Amino acid sequence: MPYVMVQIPNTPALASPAARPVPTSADVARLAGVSRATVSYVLNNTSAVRISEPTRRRVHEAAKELGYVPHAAARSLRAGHSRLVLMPAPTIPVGPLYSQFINELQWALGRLDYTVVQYGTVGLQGDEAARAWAELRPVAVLVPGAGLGPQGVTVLKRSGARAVVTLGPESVEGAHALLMDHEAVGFCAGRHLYDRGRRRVGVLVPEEGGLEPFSLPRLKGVRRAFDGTDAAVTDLLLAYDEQAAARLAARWRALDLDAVFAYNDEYAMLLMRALQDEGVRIPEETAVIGADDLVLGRLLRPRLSTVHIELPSGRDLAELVDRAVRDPGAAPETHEVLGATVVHRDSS
Amino acid sequence: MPYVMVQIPNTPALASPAARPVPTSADVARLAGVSRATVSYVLNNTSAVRISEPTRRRVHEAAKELGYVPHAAARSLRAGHSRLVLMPAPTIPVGPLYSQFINELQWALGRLDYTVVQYGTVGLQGDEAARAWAELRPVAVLVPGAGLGPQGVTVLKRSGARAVVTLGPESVEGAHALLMDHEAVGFCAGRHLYDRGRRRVGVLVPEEGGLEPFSLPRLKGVRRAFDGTDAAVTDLLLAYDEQAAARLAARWRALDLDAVFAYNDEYAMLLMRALQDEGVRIPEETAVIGADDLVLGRLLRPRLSTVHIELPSGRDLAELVDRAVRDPGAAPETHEVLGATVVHRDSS
DNA sequence: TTGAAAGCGTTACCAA
DNA sequence: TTGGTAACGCTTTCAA
Repeated sequence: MPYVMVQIPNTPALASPAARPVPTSADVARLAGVSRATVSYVLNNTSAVRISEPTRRRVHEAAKELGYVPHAAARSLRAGHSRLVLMPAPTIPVGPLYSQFINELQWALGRLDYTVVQYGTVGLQGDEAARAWAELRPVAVLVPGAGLGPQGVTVLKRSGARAVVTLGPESVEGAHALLMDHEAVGFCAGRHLYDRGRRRVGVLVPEEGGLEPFSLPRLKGVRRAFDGTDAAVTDLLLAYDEQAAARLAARWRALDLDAVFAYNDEYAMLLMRALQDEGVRIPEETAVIGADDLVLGRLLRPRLSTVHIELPSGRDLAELVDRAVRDPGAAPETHEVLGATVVHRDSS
Repeated sequence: MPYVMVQIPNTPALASPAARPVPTSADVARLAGVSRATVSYVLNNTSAVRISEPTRRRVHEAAKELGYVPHAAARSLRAGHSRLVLMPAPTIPVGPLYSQFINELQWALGRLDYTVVQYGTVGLQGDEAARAWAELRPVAVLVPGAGLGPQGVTVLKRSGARAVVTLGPESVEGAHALLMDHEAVGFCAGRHLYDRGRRRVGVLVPEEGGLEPFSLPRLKGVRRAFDGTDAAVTDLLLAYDEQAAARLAARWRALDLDAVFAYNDEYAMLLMRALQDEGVRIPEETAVIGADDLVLGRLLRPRLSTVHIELPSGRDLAELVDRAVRDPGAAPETHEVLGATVVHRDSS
């Protein structure tokens, strides 16, 4: 049932301010009886120039009375640069881990006096997106995922970005890179299963679009963990949906697997429930391990083994950005920042 | 263990472009051998003026060769307005429901040729935040939650915002409002529990900060559902944490409750597990109902009853914004947009 | 201590 | 069909 907006009767339009023009610093100057330069000095309290206290007060009062707010575009146009840090807004629902990382990052960059903005990049592809971002002339651009190519980096730098940082699987020519190697997650899990004697391993791969940047490396990591052993790895497509899980569980015994890496804890929970409903004993018949170390994993029975993922601290990234902005000539840094460790509980 | 960035040796700095200045339309004009006006005409393909095909080509080639990207600030300064829609970035991890809503909204606004930007409002409070947003001179501002007061609306409108829309519990003078009344969620749940004969009802309230805008109305809604009845409502603070849940469960029988509304499905799962570990039978001894209708609720045993929440469609909101931008004089619209319906499963 | 003026990158009007 | 020019709002240098 599509939801329909229901309008609620409202108080009639209160005196619409008849499109009063937006106050400028010139208006403030006029009202305060000073020049625009003085206004600028006062409002930015420029230390190089001393303005008398009464004048300062008059300016502040005028500004407040008019509701004056400086115009960021004009300011940065004049200054020739801005303190805007741009990152594309995530297009997929993002877990608590990443949310917290973004938050920390925004906070840390805010402390360094940058303004962080997440750009709603909708249908834009690769370089087209880079061009759209470049129009805002951000001083730095942070790009999660693999969407940005060397071309995009060039566009951004040409248009004045002093730092371009990718957060993803591989580094891009000319950009700083925070390597978040999700292969390590799969590898970890695979190694763990191998160590516990499992040899016929399934890997869940979400059917949901947009998750490939995570799911495929994780799968590859598991494969790598079993390379050159006598074990077999099978990938299993699964939609995040009860029935799909039930169908998979129904043919589980035919698959003859003794372990499964479930992409993440949520898919693990989905699968575990379906398997248990099917009477598959966990971990005896099939070991299950998830990833992301969500609280929910601890609540399952058996308690879910998982791969704990450690993202870099937002503060560290903020500092990297600041360093890069201050010295744009420096060689791009590449950091390996994804920590993956197995948390062994009862499901494996 | 704080995570430490490990630097990986990198290829030496490739010829740093020695801070080549950012190309402007004047550079393009020079290279193409035309005037800046012509460049503008060509690149915006202004229909009012006909430019010869060879000239167009020369301009396009010059632009591409220089990697020219127009300067949004200069453009909007000149134009006197922008198509920027600003919303504060969420500061708490946000569920799949809201993520999808935001995404849809961005997509729909993108189709209407707006640029959506989520502003990383960190430590800024109320009107201070509004002023920071106003500096960007957005054409519209969308504010979830209750952070914006009438003052803030005034600031934004004074600085040229043609539409201010709040998405929250109550409407604000001068702004359009999408009322998302979380009381309805609690009310629904309470009514359901009452109908099923429960009279001693607990309401979980998350201890985690930042959730109050949701948790308190939900609590209030439950209270309202039981107003004037013989039932009693008890609020229970709970941190999202296994031990906290265990402690609460340990004193559960002493609390003598026959039902609980668990704020949302995640807290419900947390509590349910703790209660079950304590031997409390669900739903016989205590009925449990969550909210948000997450997939995970269907996976619990007993299956979790929940309140399904329906947010407005992103398209509808995008259209509201567009309407408001086109006719800023119109009376603010108020829409009741949160649909709440009980999904009765086995836990209640 | 304050004011006048230039200039940032664009676009739109008016002339050529 | 094309080019000169002014103006958007702000900061900053220079001069008074």
